Amino acid sequence: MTDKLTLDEIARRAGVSRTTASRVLNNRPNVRSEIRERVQRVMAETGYRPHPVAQSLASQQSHVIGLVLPRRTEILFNDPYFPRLTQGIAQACNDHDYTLALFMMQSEADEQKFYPRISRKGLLDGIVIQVGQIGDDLIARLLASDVPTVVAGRPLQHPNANYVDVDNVAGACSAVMHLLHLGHKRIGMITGDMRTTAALDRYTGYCKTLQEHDLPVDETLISEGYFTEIGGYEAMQRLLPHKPDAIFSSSDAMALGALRAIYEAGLTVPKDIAVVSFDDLPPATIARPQLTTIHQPVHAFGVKAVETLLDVIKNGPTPPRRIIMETELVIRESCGSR
Amino acid sequence: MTDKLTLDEIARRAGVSRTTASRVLNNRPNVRSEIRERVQRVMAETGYRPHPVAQSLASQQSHVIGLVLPRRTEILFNDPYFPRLTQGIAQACNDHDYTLALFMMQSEADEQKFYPRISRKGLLDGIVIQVGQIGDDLIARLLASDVPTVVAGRPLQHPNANYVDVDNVAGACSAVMHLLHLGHKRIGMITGDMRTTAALDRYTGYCKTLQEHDLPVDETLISEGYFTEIGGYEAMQRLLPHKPDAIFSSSDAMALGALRAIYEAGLTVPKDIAVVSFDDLPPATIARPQLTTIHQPVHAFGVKAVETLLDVIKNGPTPPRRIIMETELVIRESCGSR
DNA sequence: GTAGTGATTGGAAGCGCTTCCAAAACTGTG
DNA sequence: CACAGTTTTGGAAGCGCTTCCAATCACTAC
Repeated sequence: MTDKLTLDEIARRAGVSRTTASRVLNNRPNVRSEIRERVQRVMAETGYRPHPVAQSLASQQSHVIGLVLPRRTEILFNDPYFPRLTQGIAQACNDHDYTLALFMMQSEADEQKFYPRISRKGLLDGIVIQVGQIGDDLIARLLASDVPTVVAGRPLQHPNANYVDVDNVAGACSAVMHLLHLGHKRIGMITGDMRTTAALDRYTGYCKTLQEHDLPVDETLISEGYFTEIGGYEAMQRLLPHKPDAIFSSSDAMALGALRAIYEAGLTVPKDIAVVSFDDLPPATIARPQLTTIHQPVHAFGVKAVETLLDVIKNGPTPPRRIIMETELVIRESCGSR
Repeated sequence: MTDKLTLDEIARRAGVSRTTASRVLNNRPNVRSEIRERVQRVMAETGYRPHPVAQSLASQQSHVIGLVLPRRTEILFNDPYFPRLTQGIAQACNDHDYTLALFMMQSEADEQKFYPRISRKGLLDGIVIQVGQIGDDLIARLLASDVPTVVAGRPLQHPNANYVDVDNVAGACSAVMHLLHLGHKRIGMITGDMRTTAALDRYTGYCKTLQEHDLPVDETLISEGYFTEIGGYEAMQRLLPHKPDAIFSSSDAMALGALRAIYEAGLTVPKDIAVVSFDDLPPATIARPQLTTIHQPVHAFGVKAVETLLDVIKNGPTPPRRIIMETELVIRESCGSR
């Protein structure tokens, strides 16, 4: 109350040196328990709270990590995926006593402006960066900086970066397999934004599975939906004339759009066209019929990204961490398999 | 490269004092332009980037503001509202050279843990806190702390806090007015979570408008939907037996659920039941029919919250800022008015 | 009783920057 | 050309904490 409440002041009131007060504050050993208690009491009584910035400067670690969403990714914040991911990351930060700083780049200017702040040890102890479009400049520069970085998603052009990803290829495979098992032959695909690795990998899984079953990859049955509802809607409209009997959609949101297009064409799901999508986010259960979809553990994914980052911070960047998380087919109604 | 790149080092290489180097770094006057250029050149050549934490400590301002989402609000992160709000806030932070720290509380423990870090000047220059449920403890404690704070939404129990809100009452009024003009008499309402002021205010606007038109407020035509799609669906199911001819839904997401329930009951919108909702977020245009809804400027709202906060930081907390933003009726298909 | 051990304590030097203040250098005036 | 007034400059004191290191202390073993 009276004086500015610094650690010095606490030390003075407890009749010890600042060093000892610091030890008590940080729960370090080598303090007589009697003294420790006395200092703790003073801290409690005065409502002392250490100055985080001073701690950061002196200890050379900020206990802050940054989540960087590059330009254009931010558009996708409409998709439930990113909010959910952010939640997972925030949760993990809380659990590990880290503060989360959010860098949502909305223009090239933003990237230029923030690069100096974040690419330097000081503000941030580490960075989780979402992969953006292939060839993204920001990610390359961040990886080259001396700040520990983990990429959320597979960075195509930086194979030895630390990254966490879901097994998109395997997920797509099991989606297509499911459709094949149900007897579908003309399986179309609505892809995500093909400038992202997630979209590419799912596409790869789709092609691979068809080929392994001696089915042709028919370009007229593939259309890009850019990961948005409206994109999925338009993609489906393009696909309909080619009479697919099943669709693999690279995201739930796009599947929602596809359903709309299908109904507007007077067809029904799953009777006329079966649909499997990817994500298993809220849209999957809101849709009628409910979507059979590839579940990806978005929340856990965010947690894992943070934990991997903390591991890198603590134990250094070598060897590169590559975490691949499993997906799982969730069967609901949109395939008519039950 | 060679030595640790501090301001001292820059000063040494440029042959000036650290004070002068600091002045150049911060674009302050009283430096001969010749010297200024020399220092700038050295900074550019060496790729010098100041240590943000050291700057914070010395200048007593961090250029970081916190966005606090209290417990339970975080659940609503599924609704497109919060991601969009976050985007607006992030944008404004970027534009004003502030870093955004995100505190998404997911448990009481989180709140306890972070309170000391954020309620103290140091880490954060200011806080934008989303109103949570009425009676929320955290918001009260934050308002009592010495950190400049702006509330997003009207904090019922803290009328003289700084806050930014949309005019929920007026918005609800114009929604109901629209339905009245179209000749509807049995106008039902799906409310949001009634422990929030947004839900209460919209409910108030609904009641007020009915009363002003000498219509009864019929409890059987009102049901709580908790701001979720599924909540809206269930609320609508409860309402259907009482034969409303129109529905005012307190959010787009709930309207989506309501539409589902209406269709499942074999009725159509707008023929059998007209629907007006609130938000004008992506679900409004995805829905079939597209939703007539009260547009609220979510993005601008986030921007305004930040700008108000910066104003408070700069000019002090008095007088209390109370910003109310306007809403607007957007007519689409779900009322059949065209 | 004394040397040796390990646990405790505090002095002091930072961490990398801002900013107050006094000194130095320059400007223009009579 | 001296003097008051204005810029420009740098020395030094912080900002509030951590941490190295040397000093002190309490014991044990001989």
